[in-house]
Amino acid sequence: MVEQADGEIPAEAAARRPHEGRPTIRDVARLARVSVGTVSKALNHNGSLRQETRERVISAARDLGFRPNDLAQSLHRGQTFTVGLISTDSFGRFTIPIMEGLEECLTDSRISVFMCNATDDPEREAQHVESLLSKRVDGIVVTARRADRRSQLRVPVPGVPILYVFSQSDDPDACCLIPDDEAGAVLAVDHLARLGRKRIAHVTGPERFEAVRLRRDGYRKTLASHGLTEPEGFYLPGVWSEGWGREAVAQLFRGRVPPPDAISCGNDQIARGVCDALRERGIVVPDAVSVVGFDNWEIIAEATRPPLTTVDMNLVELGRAAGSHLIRLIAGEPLRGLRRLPCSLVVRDSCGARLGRVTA
Amino acid sequence: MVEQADGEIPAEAAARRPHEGRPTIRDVARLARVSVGTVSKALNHNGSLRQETRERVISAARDLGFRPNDLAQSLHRGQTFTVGLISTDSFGRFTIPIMEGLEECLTDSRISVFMCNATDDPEREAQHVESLLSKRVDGIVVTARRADRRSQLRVPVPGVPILYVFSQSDDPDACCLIPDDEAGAVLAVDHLARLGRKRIAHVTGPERFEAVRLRRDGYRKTLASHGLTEPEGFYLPGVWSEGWGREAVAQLFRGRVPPPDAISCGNDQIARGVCDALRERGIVVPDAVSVVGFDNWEIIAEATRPPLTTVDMNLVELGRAAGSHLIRLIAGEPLRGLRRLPCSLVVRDSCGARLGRVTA
DNA sequence: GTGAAAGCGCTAACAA
DNA sequence: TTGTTAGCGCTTTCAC
Repeated sequence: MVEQADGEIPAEAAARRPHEGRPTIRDVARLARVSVGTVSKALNHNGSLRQETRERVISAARDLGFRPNDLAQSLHRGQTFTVGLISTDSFGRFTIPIMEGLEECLTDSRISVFMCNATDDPEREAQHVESLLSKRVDGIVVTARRADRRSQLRVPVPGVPILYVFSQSDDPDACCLIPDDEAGAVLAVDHLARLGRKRIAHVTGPERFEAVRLRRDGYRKTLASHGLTEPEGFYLPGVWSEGWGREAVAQLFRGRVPPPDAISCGNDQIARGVCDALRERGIVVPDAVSVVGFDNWEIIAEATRPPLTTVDMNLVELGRAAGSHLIRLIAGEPLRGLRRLPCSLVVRDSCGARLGRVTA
Repeated sequence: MVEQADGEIPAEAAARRPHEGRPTIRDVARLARVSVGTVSKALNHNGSLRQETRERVISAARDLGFRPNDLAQSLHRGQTFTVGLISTDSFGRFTIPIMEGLEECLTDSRISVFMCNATDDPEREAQHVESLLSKRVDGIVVTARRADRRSQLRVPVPGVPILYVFSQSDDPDACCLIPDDEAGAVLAVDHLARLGRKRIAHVTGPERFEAVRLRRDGYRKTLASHGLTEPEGFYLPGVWSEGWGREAVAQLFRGRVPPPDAISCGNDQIARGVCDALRERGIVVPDAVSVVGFDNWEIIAEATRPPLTTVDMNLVELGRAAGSHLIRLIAGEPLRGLRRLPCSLVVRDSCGARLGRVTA
């Protein structure tokens, strides 16, 4: 259903060079009747110049629509003000907000981002690294799937700053930024405990995820810190799905032991399944059972009945932090090691209290 | 919860120039005992050279870990093999798969992508365009929110190829790529009609979206082509939410007229709400009522009970098409006008038939 | 305060 | 077949 045909394709469709003939610093110099050195000074606000000369140059540059050629500048300076973003995972739901924060932060520092996707293809990753090195990027950010500690990015040029976000390298000296999963779980369970809940269950994802193990630790430590015990069978690792949430409710309410009065879930999908299953059993959320999710994935959290109180990993903020870390790395600061950034609790209606947003 | 402190920050954290001192073509020439011109020839496989010389150069380059400096190459050639991707909307659920396809296609052609996000901020957009022009990109891709025809991207340099994806410019000559919404709706409704459904309703989003109007047209035309009528009150524009889907079911089953035996929904969220509401009324999907969604947003479509049969806009493919269109534009082909790409129907369980994937 | 010129790393035209 | 050299557009000494 093409609404307009293309024009005829000329036999000799010459590759365009859209920037050919664009005004250079020489053109500006000529028009302003000064030397190129003077133009450079005037435009970069360094060196001393007569006010009149400076203005003449500036207006000449404006008249010509002059834009300095970053390629030439970078070639000279040895710095490009560009960085690469390599995503080992494809651009997923977690990477997006991170990219957004990262891009925002870097743009503020006039740094451009090359976007590279290497979905689990080491060859493509290597190809991207090569390309970035040829483009002389000032640094590289790596985002990956969370599950596993990825092997170090192979960068065959020493000294190029590398930052891992939402991902860890097996090199202990690498600079890595990830959310503080344990503290996030503490936030959630603590919220439930403060609400007076005593029998708190934890329904979560597969234990091969480090995040699952850390959140479980947070769950247990918080129970302990409130003097609560973990009833037998109340810690339920499984899979990341609504179906598992519903299944877990069936298990928890089988009736052999008193059921939970609160359920902390490993993610929002599980929490949604939990809420649906509870409602279908006639158990009122949050009156009879409080439910808290993890991720604050709005499409899920807000559509759940009732809307989910859930832990937000502040991924946009994580992205911004990544940006500023990278900038410091580029500036020569020797940042290294793993760093965990705080989560927040977003309070909606699934726990029975409105407290606003809580940050660790 | 920092797991490792940073090293001390040296008072003079010198900005790194990680590429300083990297081998240049001169170094290769020196090592291979030839001239730079010869090295260039050898490495770029043009001109004629003695086999032995060529090999000597190549191995010298490898020994030194030589990577040609793209900045210098581009400066010379007037082409950078980079393009900009400007997202007017932030990186959303629709833009992601598009970016993925685009990046994939361009990477295959050794083109790098600058990622720019200008969430509805014209000033930031202008700033990004300036930056891209300074970087001498070979072309620019614009993705935007769907709702409205966006105003033309202001690019103050003539001749830079611009392509709009999942977005339209108000310039009728601009090259735009978007999904064929009408044909997508036809696919959905036709599927229902072929299943023998006679009373087909359409529950959809706000009419200010062109997509809503186009899908409505597809719905109506398909009814007509099957000799079906549109019962009074069976076309229900509203909002893009599960809540609206549930509400619409309440309206459709108020009992004044015979209810629908099929519901075509404007997106998957609505469809999910519809399915939930039907189930809660004891109406079995798909036995009593068939439901079809739109978007194939897997997190919704697969979690719905039953999993949704839904229209897929093939956004990754759209992204790839964008890449190849941009390449042709850069090559000088005068592509212009709006072009709509086909949708597919992904068959799951919500209609009562398994046919596999259907493409328009 | 301003101009001249070297050089960033590479390509391509021309010479040898 | 190989070497020499003039740029690409800019910054930055160093003279004047």
